[in-house]
Amino acid sequence: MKSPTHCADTGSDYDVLQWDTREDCEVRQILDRIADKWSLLVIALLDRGSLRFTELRREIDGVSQRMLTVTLRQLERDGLVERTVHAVVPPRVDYALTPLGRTLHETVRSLVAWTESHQREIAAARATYDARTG
Amino acid sequence: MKSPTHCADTGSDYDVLQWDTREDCEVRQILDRIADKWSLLVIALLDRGSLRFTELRREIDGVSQRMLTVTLRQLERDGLVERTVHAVVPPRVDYALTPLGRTLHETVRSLVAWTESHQREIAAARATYDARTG
DNA sequence: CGGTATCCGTTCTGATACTG
DNA sequence: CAGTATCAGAACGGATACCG
Repeated sequence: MKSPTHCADTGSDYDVLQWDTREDCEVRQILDRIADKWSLLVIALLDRGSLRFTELRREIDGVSQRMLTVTLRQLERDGLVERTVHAVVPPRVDYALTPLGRTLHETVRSLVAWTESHQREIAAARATYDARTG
Repeated sequence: MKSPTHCADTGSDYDVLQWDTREDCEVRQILDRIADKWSLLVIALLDRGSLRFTELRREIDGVSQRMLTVTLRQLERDGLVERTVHAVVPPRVDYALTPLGRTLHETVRSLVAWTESHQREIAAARATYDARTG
């Protein structure tokens, strides 16, 4: 049996604590998707309401058309984002969080909030480290 | 002025809500580091206590020596992980979360918890998507 | 044991061009 | 507007060899 699972049955002590670090574990794969550079930002932005492709692109500085498309497709595939195509000219496509996606938002929000509130400490730590190591 | 900042002063409506999507933003850089594939797992494991290099490597299935070293160095640089070298033969190096690292753990934990509790829904969404798109 | 240094394939990503 | 297709360069990541 090689298919990805939650694999909470490896016998390791740590699995008791619900963590799973196994490579073929589905949780780890999903984690990688969500904790993605662009995914995080897209989820963050969409929580305030649906946005069009171009609006997302404008808000997320530095994202290429290609990567935004790829990211949105992945999030759509995972059931986190809903894509709505309006049959008008010019085309209009709206992206919004699904109910499942909204349940994720709070967690994502807290991760970003942590980063915002601790960025000074991290910057200081980096400066110290860099000075120490040359 | 091109140095990374929190950049909460761009004038965009979204900045009012504290989100920052600008490429040169320090928050985004830190976010990328933390939301890293291996970093997440290391932080998770270390919350239960300090571990040696080899112990971490054994716990995290699939991580190469190189990537574990790189990850640990980054976390150390960011002040999230503390590295303790014991002057013994054979060498012994312990890794532990710093107080700052521990403040992050709860957030990381909730992210993994979300993934664990919603993996079935995501798997189902993927199956639906894949079936629909062929 | 706990690394560092190097090589090298793969994957990611952005730029560009084109389309309904 | 909202993509798709293609391509080349950069970054990532693993395998291997070697060291204090």
